[in-house]
Amino acid sequence: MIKQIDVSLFSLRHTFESAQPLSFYADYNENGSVLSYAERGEIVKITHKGSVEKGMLEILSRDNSAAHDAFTRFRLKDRMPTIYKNISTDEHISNSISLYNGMRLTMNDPWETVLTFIISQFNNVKRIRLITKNIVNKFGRPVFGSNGEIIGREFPESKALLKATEKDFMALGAGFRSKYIVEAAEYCTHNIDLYKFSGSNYYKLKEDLMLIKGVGEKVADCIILMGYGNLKAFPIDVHVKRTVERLYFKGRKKKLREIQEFAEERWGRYRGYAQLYLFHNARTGSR
DNA sequence: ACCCAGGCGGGCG
DNA sequence: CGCCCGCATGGG
Repeated sequence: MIKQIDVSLFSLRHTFESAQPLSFYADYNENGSVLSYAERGEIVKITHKGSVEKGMLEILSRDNSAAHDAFTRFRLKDRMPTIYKNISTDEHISNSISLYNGMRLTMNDPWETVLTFIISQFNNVKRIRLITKNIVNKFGRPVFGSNGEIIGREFPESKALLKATEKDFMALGAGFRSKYIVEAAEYCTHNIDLYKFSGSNYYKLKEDLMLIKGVGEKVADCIILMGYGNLKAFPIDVHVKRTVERLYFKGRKKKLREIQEFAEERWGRYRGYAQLYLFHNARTGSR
């Protein structure tokens, strides 16, 4: 069935290309208007029609839960005019917004976010995608087409990785992160329930997440932002750190703590969105 | 060949 | 604590 949702200030392409977890296992077509991913035993196909300012999302799937999921996943409830207004404190941000107008944060599965961002450390986006794809292909539940052929695989739950060893993940290209993956799968299956955590208590959640081996401050912030949807998280990676130091501190080195405080004061409760636009602009804009 | 990539854990002072 | 170092791997 096809479900339609009106969207404004939404860009499927920029959202996909912003390299959030969603993008690690989804595929999209050349002009960026069609996206598909495996979910709930089927392939969901999303088509974006119309303009960024005023358009429509068509969700093709077997039942209408996919439309509901897409609404959550693409954060369609977000009031972008308000958010843009709040984070447009200077021309650097507003330039990035006009370049990538309609780019949304995405709301992803917590475990998927834990795993992909463990893989992300000291790594580049291309290889993160490759490693993640290898893991999905090896451990993800297959989705079958009408002729019984495999047409995609879902992101594997932590339990599905328990049979694998560090060596297995090395073979999939995960490198030194392999031992973290093994331990995280174990820990998230047996010791904690990521789906019971509340995204609203930032400090408590961060503390809990950082007990996972391989999850430090930055990765925890990514999980809180893109896995739990708390816009107060402001992940500071090399790009964001350099950008903030260059733009707002005359190139002087600042401690992470200082940058956190700066972000909170400058962009307030929407600082997660500010981070997205800073990061994406720094990563793709000037290179 | 050399440098870097959405950092982190462990060890040391 | 705060700082520093090594770390798998592949692409530019």
